[in-house]
Amino acid sequence: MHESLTIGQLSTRSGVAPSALRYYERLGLIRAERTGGNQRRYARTELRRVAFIRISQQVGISLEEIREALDSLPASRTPSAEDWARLSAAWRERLTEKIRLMTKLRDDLDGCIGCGCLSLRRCTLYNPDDSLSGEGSGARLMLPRPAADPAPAA
Amino acid sequence: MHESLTIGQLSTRSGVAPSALRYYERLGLIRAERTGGNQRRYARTELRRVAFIRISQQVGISLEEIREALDSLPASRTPSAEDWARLSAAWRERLTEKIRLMTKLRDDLDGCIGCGCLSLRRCTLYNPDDSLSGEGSGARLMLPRPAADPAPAA
DNA sequence: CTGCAAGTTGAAGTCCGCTTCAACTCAAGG
DNA sequence: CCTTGAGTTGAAGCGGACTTCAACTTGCAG
Repeated sequence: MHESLTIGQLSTRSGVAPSALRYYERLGLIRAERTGGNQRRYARTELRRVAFIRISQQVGISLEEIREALDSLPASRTPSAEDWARLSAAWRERLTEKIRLMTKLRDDLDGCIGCGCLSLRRCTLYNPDDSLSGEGSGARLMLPRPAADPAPAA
Repeated sequence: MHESLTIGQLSTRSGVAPSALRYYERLGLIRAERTGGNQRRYARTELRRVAFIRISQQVGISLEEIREALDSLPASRTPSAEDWARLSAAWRERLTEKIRLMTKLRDDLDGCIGCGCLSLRRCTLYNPDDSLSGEGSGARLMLPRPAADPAPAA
């Protein structure tokens, strides 16, 4: 158990379910060698990739974007500390921006809902576009124009 | 167009698609009267409910939880500023907690990924349970125990 | 060599928050 | 009255991130 890890081992060590690891592989986020009997064997470096994936998810980044980021790592050599640092630097900015928006939301919450005005449009709170919305999944919070529904409104 | 709003009007004024409004109604988040011809007519107070819903979503609260919160509003009278303030107070705490976690994540990102260590378990970053995860949609980030898959690991 | 845990696959299911569609009906101006 | 835009319904679809299942195969300890 030195050279490589089974999927169970990687799962245990990363805290990520085997099914999720297979899913990540399908999406091209991680890679595995195969044994003669077709079982996955992970290089230890995959542990770091998995860590990066989970942390990125906490930042609110989609797997697709994470994949793009990972794709930018050097293919030829094992990624260095600098490589990882470069990736996380970008995340850091997003995180900072997110924190900024949430802080604004909290402050507005005091002034705006707190007072009971809740007047939407006028209120900085009600601002679908700048969104803390990396979060929401399938649903786009609001389309540029609400070209939805048979008959939206005047 | 004084007493009540059509769904199109509510949509325009709230910025929420009619289909979403109908969806909210199905979930019991908002209510509407009906005309003789079975069309929805919204009281103006529903505007505030919709505002509250959207803002709550930005805080990262699920529609189900938002429904519970709205259910706690007085049914007999029109909710007062204090009623809304009470609800938003709870959100405020969650928002603050979230900001705290994200800030921690950002700081750790510098020290932990930044240096290239990324050592998972040891790292405060890698902490599925305290989660900034109100965000993620359908997917539970990690079950208490990963009792998933035919054979998870030892 | 046996027995059983761990691993394999593809297909289908789940959850959330909506959107889209088809097939109507309603409401209001010309 | 007729047209047209706005509204109605239930059912189905979507996107993202997985999980679950059934039906097998591997790998290793005893």
